[in-house]
Amino acid sequence: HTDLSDTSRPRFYLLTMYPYPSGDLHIGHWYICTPTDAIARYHRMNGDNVFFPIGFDAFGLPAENAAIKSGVHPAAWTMRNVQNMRRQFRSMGATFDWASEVVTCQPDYYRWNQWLFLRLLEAGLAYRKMAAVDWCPKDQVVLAREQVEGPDRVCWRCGTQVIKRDLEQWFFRITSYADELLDFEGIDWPEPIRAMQTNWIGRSEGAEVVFLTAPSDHHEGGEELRVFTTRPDTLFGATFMVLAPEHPLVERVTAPDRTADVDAYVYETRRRSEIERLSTDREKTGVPLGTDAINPVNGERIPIWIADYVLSGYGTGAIMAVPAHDERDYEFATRFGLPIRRVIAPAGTSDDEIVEGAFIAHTPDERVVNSGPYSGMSADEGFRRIVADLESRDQGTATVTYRIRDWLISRQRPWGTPIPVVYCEGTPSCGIVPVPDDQLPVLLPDDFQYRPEGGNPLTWTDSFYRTTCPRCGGPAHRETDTMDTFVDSSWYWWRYLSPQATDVAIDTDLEGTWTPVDQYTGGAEHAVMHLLYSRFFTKALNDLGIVHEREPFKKLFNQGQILGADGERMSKSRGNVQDPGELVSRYGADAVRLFLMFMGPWDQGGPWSASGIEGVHRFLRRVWTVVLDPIGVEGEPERFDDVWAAERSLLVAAHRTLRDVTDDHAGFRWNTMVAKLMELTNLLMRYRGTAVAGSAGWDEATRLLLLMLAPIAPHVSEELWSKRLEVAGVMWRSIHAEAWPPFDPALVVADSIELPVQVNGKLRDLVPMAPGLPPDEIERLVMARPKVQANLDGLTVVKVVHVPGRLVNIVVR
RNA sequence: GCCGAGGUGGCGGAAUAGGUAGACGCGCCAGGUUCAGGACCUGGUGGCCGCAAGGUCGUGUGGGUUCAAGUCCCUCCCUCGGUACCA
Repeated sequence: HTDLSDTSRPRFYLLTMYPYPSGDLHIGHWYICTPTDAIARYHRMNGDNVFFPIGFDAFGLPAENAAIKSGVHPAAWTMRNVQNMRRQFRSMGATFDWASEVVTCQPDYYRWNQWLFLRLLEAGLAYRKMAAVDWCPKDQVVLAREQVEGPDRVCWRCGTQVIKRDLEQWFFRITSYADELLDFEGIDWPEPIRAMQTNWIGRSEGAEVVFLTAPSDHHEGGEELRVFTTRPDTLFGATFMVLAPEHPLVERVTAPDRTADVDAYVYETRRRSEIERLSTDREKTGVPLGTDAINPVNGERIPIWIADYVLSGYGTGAIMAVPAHDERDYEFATRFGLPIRRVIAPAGTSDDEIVEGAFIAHTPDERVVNSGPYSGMSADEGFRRIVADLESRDQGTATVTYRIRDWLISRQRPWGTPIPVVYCEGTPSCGIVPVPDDQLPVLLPDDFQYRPEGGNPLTWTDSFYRTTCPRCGGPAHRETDTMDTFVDSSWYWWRYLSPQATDVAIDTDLEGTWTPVDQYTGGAEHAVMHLLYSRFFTKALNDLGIVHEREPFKKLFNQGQILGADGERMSKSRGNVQDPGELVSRYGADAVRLFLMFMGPWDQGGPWSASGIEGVHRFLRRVWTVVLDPIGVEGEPERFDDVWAAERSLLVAAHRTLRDVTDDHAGFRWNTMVAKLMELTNLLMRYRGTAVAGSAGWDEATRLLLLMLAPIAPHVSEELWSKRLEVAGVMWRSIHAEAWPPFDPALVVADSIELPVQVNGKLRDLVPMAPGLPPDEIERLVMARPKVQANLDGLTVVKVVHVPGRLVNIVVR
């Protein structure tokens, strides 16, 4: 158990993503946790006060599905799994700080979700609105945009295709932080995650341009039609406009003789909006409204169309179409015979060259053409001047648009944190009333019943649903939506610091000294969910004065994913889940740990195959042998002419290994670390049974070997360390209380080297010599070699390249 | 399409301030040990030619830079992850 108040040592907060209590640990949990445990152990050996907590992300749908199937309450199912997994976790030999555990489905945790929700609500960062939201028909739950995956737009949990529904829902205003979330200054995160978050936020710089509808027989004109464009420099190339079919202006400006067609198209769009509309390779469709718009830069009248390739949810839901310089507009114009006007010309082309396809490249030497006073400018200058002129005439503004949407947190499920508001039914009604802090937590009922037809049991569980208005005391009912479980995981690392605190969500003092988290480890699958939400929460809670920092995790490492033997993601339904239990009982926890580390780079993962585990198992047995039985009984001991030299070479090898292993810890390069320890063990094995085996050098090498193994193979190293102490007659002390040893710099420098010699870049000889000789001496030694001479025979030496300590290359002709 | 990661023996993978390609392990082959099997130990193991010494080719493709390229530059191909008509 970590003493969080200890200020005498450097603090190190090591966090690994807490698991969902699905029932059993699988090999993937080991792949995340055991190397992370090695990090913890290594830091402890280096004198750090390490805080390495664990907990359970305990709300969520699997518990409900189990409950519906078996009739067990989700809480009972979940807590039983938690118990089981706690037990299984212990078999890893991971040094988790169990005293700091949090289980998010317990009232003493979710109470603070509610408290934080109320703070966000007060700050205007939580709000309720009617919106077209993604609905999973199978799970009967609304999904955040981030939880809808792939081109088919399926539910991230169950893979069912989602549909759109208009519902009143609670949101967190993550978009307020869009710009700051793009800034990764001061945190050391992997490039792929930063790229994914950056793409997800999707910042586009451009301008909103105000078009006006043109007057005609059926329409007096003058309606404002705002469009967003990233290319205001192409404004003169706009030959038509396109509105999303859902655009509010459609009804008002459609010509009477076009109404039938337009209504039919809008209806068609609604009907198929779920599937076909998403397909990018579908042929473009659309209909004209029979009304024109006026281009603010040149007064030109251009027709207004509606088409489903324009999305209502992005920008203003309307675009100016510039077919010469936008592929989609080009495709549309070609299909419907609309004019295409070139307004950007790449260098070396004439202004009116026949356009084939859309020219969209953005190069410094392209220029604006066919654009009145702006013709001849560079595209960049045209951009700036056109926007400036629009702004001066109130016809547009420079604008930034984002792809990211506010975080939809409402879930229509009973197994989550109740959103702490009530709906007053008094007359007059107080409306939506937040539950006062002193009435928290709003407890989940422990007696809710599912119905076969589905639906949220909280809506018919009167003990929960019926309440009184905290403001007027009149009749009221509770909000029955619960929070997305990603709310729980957006602040849990702070709660670990004081999981039992009853007066605060986050202990400010401990938060100030222990966070941000020094090192976070976990999978990359949460790149635009958990990892983005957590950054948002940190910034929001910082603005609310609840925490001191603006970034939650200083360093992030994403380990790869262990796939099933079939190369697919492990899942119960595929039947490819690997249970480590059998391997652990057969080979021991340390062999499983080392095998997972030895497989390859930690950030790579890969398909599971246990076929190589014999290798690390044999390795550990050889370690056992060299430590406990250095002399052996079998065979004739090999004789050494020079025991002293052999002993020294062993010492040199041990200290070089120590240097390299220390280095590998910094980059979590477990695979090469294990390989180097195997090499050292193989060398010890070679000297086993010889006079070297009893020497002080042997003793030092085996001592270092065990210390180097301690973080990664904690059980075997402890066992052998104990026996070693016993043999030496020294009082027992755990290897895990030992300090990480320093390597001896004098021992790692080579006292002789084999210098590679190339002739014309091809390796021809290895020349033994002392290191650091002067070049002319090296050349003399090299040229004296028969092999070198043979390769120079009859040729002229043009030059000799010396790379000190690396090689010599003789260039001949 | 765009963004990101990657392509090295039969397999997992080593090696990037350019400098001995294939560390380490699996598998396989041979030998030792064993009644036998297993386990363990020793040696071998990129392709081709060769008894060997040695030679030669070789890091997805094709070019380039360099005394020297898996590593740097350009072209193309493929695999995986993310995204998806975002204006």
